[in-house]
Amino acid sequence: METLLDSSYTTVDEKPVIQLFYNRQKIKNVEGVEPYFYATSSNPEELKKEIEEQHISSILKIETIEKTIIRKKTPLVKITLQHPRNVPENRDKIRNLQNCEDIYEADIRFAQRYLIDSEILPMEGADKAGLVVASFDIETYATEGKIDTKSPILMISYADSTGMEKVISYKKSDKEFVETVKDEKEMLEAFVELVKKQKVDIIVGYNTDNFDFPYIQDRAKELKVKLDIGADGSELRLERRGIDMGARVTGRPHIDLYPVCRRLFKLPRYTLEDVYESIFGKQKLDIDTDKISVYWDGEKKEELDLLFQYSMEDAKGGLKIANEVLPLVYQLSSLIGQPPFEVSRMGTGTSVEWLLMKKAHENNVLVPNKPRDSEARERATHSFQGAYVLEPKKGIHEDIIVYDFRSLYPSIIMAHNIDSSTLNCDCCKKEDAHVAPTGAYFCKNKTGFIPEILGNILKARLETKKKLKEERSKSKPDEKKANILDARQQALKVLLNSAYGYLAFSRARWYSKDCATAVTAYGREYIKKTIKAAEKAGMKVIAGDTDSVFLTLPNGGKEKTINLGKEFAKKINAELPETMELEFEGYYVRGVFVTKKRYAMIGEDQKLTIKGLETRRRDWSNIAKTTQQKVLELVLWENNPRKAADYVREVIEKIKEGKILKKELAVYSQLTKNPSEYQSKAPHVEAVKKAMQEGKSFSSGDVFQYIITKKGEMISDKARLTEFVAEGDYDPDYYINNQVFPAVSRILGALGYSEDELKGLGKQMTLGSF
DNA sequence: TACCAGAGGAG
DNA sequence: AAATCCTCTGGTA
Repeated sequence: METLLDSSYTTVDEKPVIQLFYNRQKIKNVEGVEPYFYATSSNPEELKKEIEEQHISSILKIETIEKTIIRKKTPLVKITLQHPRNVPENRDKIRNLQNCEDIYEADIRFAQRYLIDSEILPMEGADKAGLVVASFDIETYATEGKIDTKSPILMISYADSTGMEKVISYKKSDKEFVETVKDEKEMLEAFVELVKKQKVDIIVGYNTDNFDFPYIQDRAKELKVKLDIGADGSELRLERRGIDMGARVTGRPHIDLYPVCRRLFKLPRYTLEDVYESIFGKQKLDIDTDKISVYWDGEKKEELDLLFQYSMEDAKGGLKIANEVLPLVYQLSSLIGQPPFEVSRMGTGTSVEWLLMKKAHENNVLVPNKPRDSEARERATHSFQGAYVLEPKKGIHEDIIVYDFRSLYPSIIMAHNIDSSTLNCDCCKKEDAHVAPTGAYFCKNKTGFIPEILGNILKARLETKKKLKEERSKSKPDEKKANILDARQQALKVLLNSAYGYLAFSRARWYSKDCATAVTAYGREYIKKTIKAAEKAGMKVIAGDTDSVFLTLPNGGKEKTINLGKEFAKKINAELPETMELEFEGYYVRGVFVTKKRYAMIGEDQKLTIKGLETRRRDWSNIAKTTQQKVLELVLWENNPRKAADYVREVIEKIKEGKILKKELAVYSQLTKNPSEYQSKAPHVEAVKKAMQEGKSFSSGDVFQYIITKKGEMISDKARLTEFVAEGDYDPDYYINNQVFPAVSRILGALGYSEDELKGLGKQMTLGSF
């Protein structure tokens, strides 16, 4: 089975030749593909003449054609050129002609444009292609803790889907997976050879765009090693992609798993170890990076072996993560119609945009231009109203049922045909159309561009889910097939859920404030109506946020509440448009509601659902988080606040004794700007600044931990990065009064305990009232 | 006490 | 280079 991995183009005899890269490094050349763009005009024939009069030799063809612009078939001029490099000059020249209004589709890269036009889907059938996926990782030497490509690479680890696993280095080991070569240069050469010999189709790593590949490239340059690992023998290329780099290996797609994981998982941090643990539920071997150089220099065989082992585990860990996430990347790739190199680095907005551009081609719709920078900035300065959040009924509640509108925003877009092309159409009278609460109205005669696409995606997803269910219910399910179906339905879900954000995205080609505001206004209307209806039915609404509603039935008890609840959902659904549905999400025994977006509930299975509370935040210490969690368990399951208070008292005692370990005290934070740019004094910034005085460097985006120590006046003065703090050096007062106390009093306070009673807890008095 | 900047979460 | 709504902290005046 053959699958398309990548596309590119070269020039032969002054003509572009599209190169299609398939698995096992097979290359197909496509000749005769010509680049083109469009020009709009109030008088296309005149514009055509005007262009012809310029006698531009690089222009092959000038024709008037028709495309749909906002539902209307509109004539425009198509200009076909000899070579992609002729596009920029001619685009500018023609834009300045008298009869030209604007230029369209001149900014779509040739090789990517070809994929849209040819309707060839990358990665289609990838699961049957037997792709060789290889993961690699490097360890480097650091002089005085500084990472600098003047220092050598010490080892390169490699693991691929054929089972080949090795670490290439120039020090010896008894470990069977270590291959020892003469020096760093030979190591790099051996790596290049290995990739070729193994016929690697997809090359993966973790943070390899911004670390491993740039480092390898620098060292290879220094040591005069040719990194010709491209399927066509081309060398590794580093591209600027916004603020980040992208390491491109032609025809042998390099996929950096870091941006993929960032997009796929919602985690507090994204180190390889964090991601590994969150997927597999167990820890990966990790060593302190400062130790790498020490172990390398040291005489101890065990330490060097540990380093080899660690490096091997990193490559193997990368491969394991790849096995989990690549199926989704492949599915997104074939849905969007773009190669995995691009797709794996795209944000949600860009993914949706490529999908729309592909559909625009299929429907002969003209692709709108990207907004200019000034326009995008202007759009971004005006924010608009979003979702509705109901003020919760604070305190403890029992027998709670929860509803969710299934895919609220996409279902609204479909139900009310929300699209730029249907907005305030002239074929419907307003009163006959879908009138949004904003006053905008949408056509009822013809389905809009985006609603139609979403409808097809939804249909495809339901079919895929059905097939998945069928497969899994077989007596001998085909696990591989099921996993692919699951990846496909997930990819469809990602696209479905990104549609609203795209409409409101300031740099979107299909940006529409009118559509975006209509969507959220409908959303607010639906949830408010549901709340009112629930109240009318005798239910008590205790919380609600965007698309979810939390209800109890006063004096109802479990059975009665669930029965009435299900009946209520039925009634609501009967009145909802076809694509919309209020789903019964679940029943909970007990729950405590603190503020908007902050609550905890416990199910019949004793499973806690905690949202927004400190337990869920990385910028709180473990000691505060675990104590809060324990209090929640005791309060929600055992219904025993007194026991909770006892527990808190024990924790406070331990803190006072100075027995708490660093890892229980550390607080995570992230710099959202460079340290010098902060205008206010804050603990996390002060901790970083102190570390910088000790030679560490920090910049925007860095994630780190700090502890509040004993030394200093203000909290900021006491804050120091964890690595500079000795065990036992912490401020017990801070951890009692500013960490554990607020976290637990949030819960106990919501149960009705008074300020004084809670303060007593902090001061560790005996709590008679508990 | 009121306010601000900043961080991080929910949906 | 997807959006808005929201709570909470520490520092300052």
